[in-house]
Parts: sequence; C-alpha cells; structure tokens
Amino acid sequence: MKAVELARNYDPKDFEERIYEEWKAKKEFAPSDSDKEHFSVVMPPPNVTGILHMGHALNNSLQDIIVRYYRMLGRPTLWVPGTDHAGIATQNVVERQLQKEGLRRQDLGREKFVERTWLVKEKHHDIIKKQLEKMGCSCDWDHERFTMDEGLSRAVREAFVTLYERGLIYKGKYLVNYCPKCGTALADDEVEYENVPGKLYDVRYPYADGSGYITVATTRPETMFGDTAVAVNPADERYTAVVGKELLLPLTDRRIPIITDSFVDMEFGTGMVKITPAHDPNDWECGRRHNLEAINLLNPDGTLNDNVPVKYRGMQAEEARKLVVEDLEKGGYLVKVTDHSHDVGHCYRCHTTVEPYLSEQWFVSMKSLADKALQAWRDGDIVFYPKRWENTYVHWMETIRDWCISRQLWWGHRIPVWYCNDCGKMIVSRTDPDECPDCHSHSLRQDEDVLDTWFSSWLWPFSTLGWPDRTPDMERFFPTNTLVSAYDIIFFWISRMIMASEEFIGKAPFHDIVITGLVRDIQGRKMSKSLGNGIDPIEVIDRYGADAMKFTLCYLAAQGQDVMIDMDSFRLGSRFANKIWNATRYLLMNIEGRNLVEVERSSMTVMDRWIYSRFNDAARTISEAMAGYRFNEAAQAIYSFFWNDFCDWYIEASKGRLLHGSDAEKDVQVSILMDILEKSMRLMHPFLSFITEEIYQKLPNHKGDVISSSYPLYDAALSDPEADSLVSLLQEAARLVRAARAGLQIAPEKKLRVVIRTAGRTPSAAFMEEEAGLLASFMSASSITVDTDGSEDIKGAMPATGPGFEAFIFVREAIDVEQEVKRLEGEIKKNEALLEGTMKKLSNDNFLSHARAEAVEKEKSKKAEFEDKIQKAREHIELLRSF
RNA sequence: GGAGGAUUAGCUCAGCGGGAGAGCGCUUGCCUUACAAGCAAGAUGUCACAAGUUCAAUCCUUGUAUCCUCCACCA
Repeated sequence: MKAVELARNYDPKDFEERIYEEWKAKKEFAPSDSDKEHFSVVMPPPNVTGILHMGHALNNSLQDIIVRYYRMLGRPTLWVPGTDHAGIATQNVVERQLQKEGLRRQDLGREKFVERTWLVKEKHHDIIKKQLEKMGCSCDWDHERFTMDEGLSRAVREAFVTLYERGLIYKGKYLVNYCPKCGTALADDEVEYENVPGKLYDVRYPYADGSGYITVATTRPETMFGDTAVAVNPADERYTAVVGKELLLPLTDRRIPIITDSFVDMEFGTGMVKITPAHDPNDWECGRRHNLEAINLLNPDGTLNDNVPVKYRGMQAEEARKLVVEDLEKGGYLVKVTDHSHDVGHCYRCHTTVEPYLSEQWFVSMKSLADKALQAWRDGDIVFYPKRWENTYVHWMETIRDWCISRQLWWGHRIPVWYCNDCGKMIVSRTDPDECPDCHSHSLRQDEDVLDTWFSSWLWPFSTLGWPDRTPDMERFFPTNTLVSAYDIIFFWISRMIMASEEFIGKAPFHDIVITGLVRDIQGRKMSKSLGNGIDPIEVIDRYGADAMKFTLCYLAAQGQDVMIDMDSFRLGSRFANKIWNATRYLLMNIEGRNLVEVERSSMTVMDRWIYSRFNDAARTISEAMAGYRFNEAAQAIYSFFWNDFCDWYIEASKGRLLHGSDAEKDVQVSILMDILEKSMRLMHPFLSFITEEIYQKLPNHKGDVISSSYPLYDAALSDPEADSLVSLLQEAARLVRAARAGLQIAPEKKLRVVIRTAGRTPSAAFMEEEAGLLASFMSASSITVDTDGSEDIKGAMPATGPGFEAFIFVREAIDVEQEVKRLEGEIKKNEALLEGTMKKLSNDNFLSHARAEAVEKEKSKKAEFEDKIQKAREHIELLRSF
C-alpha cells in the first residue's frame, strides 16, 4: 500500500462544508429502503424570525447524534426539519422594520403586510437552513416543512373544524391576557410574571347614605371606574352589618353594593376588596358568580375609553393612575400609600405589561384532550428522559385551563370561520365557502383573527408527514420515536402535541421525550440577546469546527442538567478532534509498503486482544448509554477509548513491532491498527461526523461512506477479561517505574535496568517476560529481567511494589536515599490507614454475617494487599539504608 | 403556597451502598517515529450541614442552610 497524506494540521474548514455537500448529493439523509423498524424524529421547528442560538445547537446536535446512530444501525431513518412562522414574534419584526420607515402595519393594509412578512420569512429561513447545514445536521431536506405551507395550513383547518364539530372549540366574551403593544390576546402560558415594585393605595369609599366610609386597598386605582361592587369575606364578622349597603364610587356618581365572596382574604389589607370584573381575573370570576356588570375601560391600544370620566380618556393606564391618585387625594379619599412589590404579567414576546382585557375570543376546551394525554402517559405510551419531568407534565395536564387560540394579528393561519353579512349565520368550514347555506347570500366575511402559532405547531409530528391524508410517510414514519426538546416548552408544545395526536389520531406522537437542559453562560445566566452573553454557534464552528461543537455539547449534556459554557469550553472537542487527526496521520504514514492481512485471533498478542476487548467495552457502553439518552456517558466512553486506550497504550505499544518486527509482523500490526481505526471511525461517527467521514474515506480498508456504514456493536466473542487484567498489570508496572523515575527526576534518555520479581511462575510473570521489550520501552529501561525465584541480585536497586510483583530499579547514582525513605514512609502511612478501615470491617461480626460474600472476600484480599505493601515498604526502607 | 433541581478538586461538572473521578487550571520533567492543541509524573477534597436507616453512607430517609428553575396566588 501507498502512504496516504493527511494535512499537517487539523482544520475543519478544509472539509466540513465539502463533506456536507457530498452527503446531500448522495441523498444520505433520506430514509433507506430497509424493512427494519423505522426511526423517525421531527425537529422542533425554530422560529423563522431569529437566528439559531446555542440552545438550538445543543438540541440539534443531540438529535443528529441519535439519528446518525439509528441510521447506522440499519433502520430507515427520517429526521424532518422545518421552521415555525412564530406569529407574534415575526409580526413584531416586520412592524419594527416599518416603524423605522415611519409606517404602521395599517398603512400597508393586511395583504401587503402579509406579503412583506413572507419576504422576511424567506430571508430568515435561508439563514437558519444554512446554519443547520453548517452544524452538520443530517435531516432530510426533501422533507422540510413550514408551519404555514399549504399542507400544514390544510392540517390546521382540519384540526380546527374537527374540534369545532366535536364541540371542543367555542367563541365567547371573556377576560383574556392582552398585550396592548402587540395588540393581541395571549394564552395564559404566554404571560411571564415578574416581580416589580409598586404601591398599594388605601382608598375611602363613602357609604351612599353618608353614614361614613369604608377603606379598600388597590394597586391599580385607575381601574376604579370599572368597579361594580366591593366584596368582603362572608365569615368576616367585622363587616357582617354592612353587607348589602351601598357605596358611592369616588370621582363618579355611581353606586355600588357591598357583597360577600369567600375568595376575599380577611387578612390582607382591610379585608375589603373592590371588584373590577373587566380588569382582574379574580374579580371577573367573582363578578360571574354575582351577576355583576363588567365595565371595560380600555381601548385595544391600552388607552382609557369612554367609560371613564372625560378628563382621563385617551390616557395610558400608568399616566391616568397618577392623575386619579392626585384627584383622590384632593377629594380626601386617599388614606395612605405603601410600597408593595408584586408580580405583574408581561408579554413573553415584547415584554409589555399585560392587561386583563374583556374581549371576544376563540377557545379550545382542554379537559377532555388533557384526559387522553394523561392516559397515554399512564399507559406508558410516552416516557420522559429524565423521568422527573413527568411530574411537571401530569401537574399541568391536571390543572389545565381552556386555551385561548385567537390572536388579533395578521401573520398566521386565518381562523376558518365566516359570517354571512346578510343573515349573520356563522360558517365553520374546511374550504372557503362562497355562499351562505341558510340564505344563500354571497356576501360573506372571514373572521379577522388568526390562530395562535402553537395551534399549528401542536400538529407538527403528523402534519409534516402529510396528515390529514393517509400518506406513505404517515404509514411508514408515524408515530415518531424520539422528541428532543428543552424543558421551557413542555407546556407550550410537547404537552399539546400529545393532546393533538391522541385526539386526532388516537396515538401518542412519539414514545421517548428527551428533555435537555438550557444552555447558560459560565455564570449560570440564561443566554439572551439583552444580556449579550450569548455564544453564536456559527462563531464556534468558525473557530473550532462543527465536530468540536457537537462533541463538546454532547460531552457536557448530562441528563437534563443545564449546560454552562463559554467559548473556551469548546476546546475540549477541538483538542479531541485534533488528537484523532494526528493519530490517523501517523498511522497512515506507516502503511507505506505494507499489506493488509486477515489476522487470526489465535495469532494475536495479548495487547492485540486487549485493544479489541477495550473497543468492545466502549461499544457496549455507548449502546447502553444511547438507549437511555445518556449522551455524556457515550461521549466519555469514546474519548477515553480513543485517547487513553488506543493512542496512549496501543499505538505506543505497536511502535516496537512497527520498527523492529519482521515484514510479516509489520503487516499484522498495520492490519490491526487499520482495523481498529476503521471501527473507531464508525464508532465515533454520530458524535464527530465530519472528521470521521474525512478520515474514513482515506482508509485503505474502508467501504463506502462512514455515514452509511454499520455501527459497531458489542460482541461477546471479543470480550477478553484475561487480556484486560494482564494489560492492566503491565500498565501498573509501567506507571510504578515511571513515577519512581519522575520522582527522582531521572531524564528519559537515561535507560536503567529493571528487575521485576514475582512470587513464582505466575501467568503475569509469563506475560511480563513475553512483553519484556514493551515494558522496557514504557519504562525507559535498558533491560527487563523477570525474576520468578528471587535469585536476582537486587542490591543497590530502588524498590517499588505493585499488585503481585516488585520492581527494582537500578538508580544508584541518581538516588536520594532520605527523600526516598520519606516517600516510602508516606506510603506506609497511607496503607496503614487503608488497612485500618478494612480491619474495622473484618473484625465486625455483623459485617461478616450480613455483607455479600464477594464483599467479604474483597475486604480480605484488600487486607492482604495492604499488609503486603506495608511489609514491602518496610523492607525497602531497610534495603535503601543498607546501600 | 406547591413542585423540581443544585451543593463533590481553584473552575466547569461526571459518578456511586463497599478503597473519592474527568476536563481545564496548577507544579515538575520531557520537542520520545503523529499530536507542545502533545507525552510523562504530581499536588489539591471534613463529597454543604445535622440526625437517622444499614454490617457499611459521598450515595438511601428526614430535617437545616444556601442557590436556581417552574407552577399557582398576590386587592
């Protein structure tokens, strides 16, 4: 064979992009025709507004690892990519653009505005796709979808109309969360509560009959114009006498009654609460119980409307508050003002204070949907990794409230409801109607609102596969297998997908739900634009490469724990990739003139059998880890196998045979090295995709591409405990001598004679004798003599004790006796402490009678070992002193 | 108020009912037939605290402390 040249330096830029293009050209990401069980994953669709952040990088890296792994196991594997139209967020982006041009969306009109939003969508989509490609995501771009494309829009209509037909969608006037800035209603979970300092105002409300006054406490005095009652707790004896009396609402001429309601907390404030049904969720409920009028005080833009006295009209709430407080004070109604911090709802998109707002909206009745989703969990159809998230899921499902799905936006799926302008008939339809079924009028108008973005994303696992049609993709790839997502969208998305899937198809949409942690900065803060502490995945890739990024994230992604990283963190993966590169470069230099041969197991050395055994162990660890989505364990197994076992020991050990062996021996050595290297590329490919492909193609023994090769699995025949224990003995001996040399600062080029004394002709003695040359090179020894009968003269040598042997190093000229004695005394002390612990157990009858037999045996052998070490160390001190 | 997580080396974090681990950083010595982004050796820990269970606890139980999430409520 000819030597293959690998570039002197590992530079991912040399090949990552090229290889991705090759994969795409060869349709490697398309599912195979195999009739094995399918494996499918849908990508959580990124918002088409933004660019991808580190959270996406983590999420998609893990998906890519899973998908590549199952693909290599031979299963027809499909990873569906796509993007989400992200109603509010995207509309905000476009509105902000318009604002810069001094325009509002109303100036453009609905049609023009939506057109323009599509352009923005296209632009961002291209960026996102490019980013996913740079990361190396092996998703099938031929299956890419967008939540507003034609097929998915049809799915949305199908879902809406079906739910309507089942009586699970209704329209009504309710108090909803409303963002005045976005101009739309929000779902309950789209509101983020934040503790803000505020004031609590105690205000006097006089009795209408002039017999005095009561005091109520409020944080929002400007809403008093919407008060329609004052409530006290029915059990509150302080107020029993006044219940039913009328009050005069200050600054107005309205009269309101005192009522009782048990939601009132007697302990808080005065125990009297003003009831403003149109502007507080509790008051709204209270108002419904007592048939109180709900007076809406707000215009859609958040300014006060005509239901307030003239002087406050058109003001923003906060502005009006100051004035109302002033006026209350002037009128002698204000008792006191105290500081009071409380949680205030904010819009999760624009962070404006959310107003409870009375308006007509569409809702999904959630109870029955949630029941089915809970049942799916009880039946074991869905499993969370880690399991603890199941509590969160169950709790949310059990306390679910109806879902407000209408949004007063222009960007999104228009609600498929029409009204007849002539007879007022409401038409809910899968297709656009052109005639009223009742009066046959052609004058119809469609509902102005659009649906909540999540109303399309909750269909994602099946709408992307062609639902509501029974497409081949649906038949073949649904239900999907695994969903990978961060915990912050369990409610928004994961739970709802399960509900939708159970409702429309009667099956869970996926079986395994892998919940990742969030990516945080090194100080533990969530990465965010406003803090400016985010790390751009593209910057990481430009600096370290996509493999380094994926491997690092995988290595750090322990079971749902948050991942704290900074730019430097990625050096971990980068160093590892560099190591792989250099090891390969070295090995490929050595194939010049060699022939690959079949190596019979019977002709292998212990070292050869050992490296296969180690490889085999790694393969087992990885498949076990992957089965439980323990990515960090898999990454660690790869790292320690390739670096510690293969590079540090096996390749080092092979150098002797490569340099001094016969041609036949060299051929055998190179063949084994190439075999392990080839298998390693397959083993590592899901975790380091580009570099393994680049290398694999250059191996003399490769077949095709690594991406479509088979994944190495555990093979009981390769397991070799004997080789494992013999080699670890050898490693132990090497370490012992190295440590002794290092302790005495003996230069490596100074080769010293070493005698290894064993207790008789043991298997390890035979092994060390056989591998004396290897031992000598690991120990930088001039010669190794294995002494099985104590006949060697070890006078003047420095001793060291290993498990089952003693090593004597002839270091006479270099040795500092006192320093060495000190070290040995330290060793005695350490072993005495260990012995003490063991003795404590062994002298304890309870231990002897209760502990497992193996545990007792282990303690006994430990005792012997410690005693032996102490004994030997004492002898060694004697020996040194006798020099 | 409810739920969950974290607390292990200087830093970031694994781990586990039976002699405390990794990476980075640090110290020392080495440019050894790939890799100085490397090799070899080394130092550093009341495994947060306190009780309990157990023959045995860093690990299980219960409390405490500190930190962090989420949910609910807050007139």
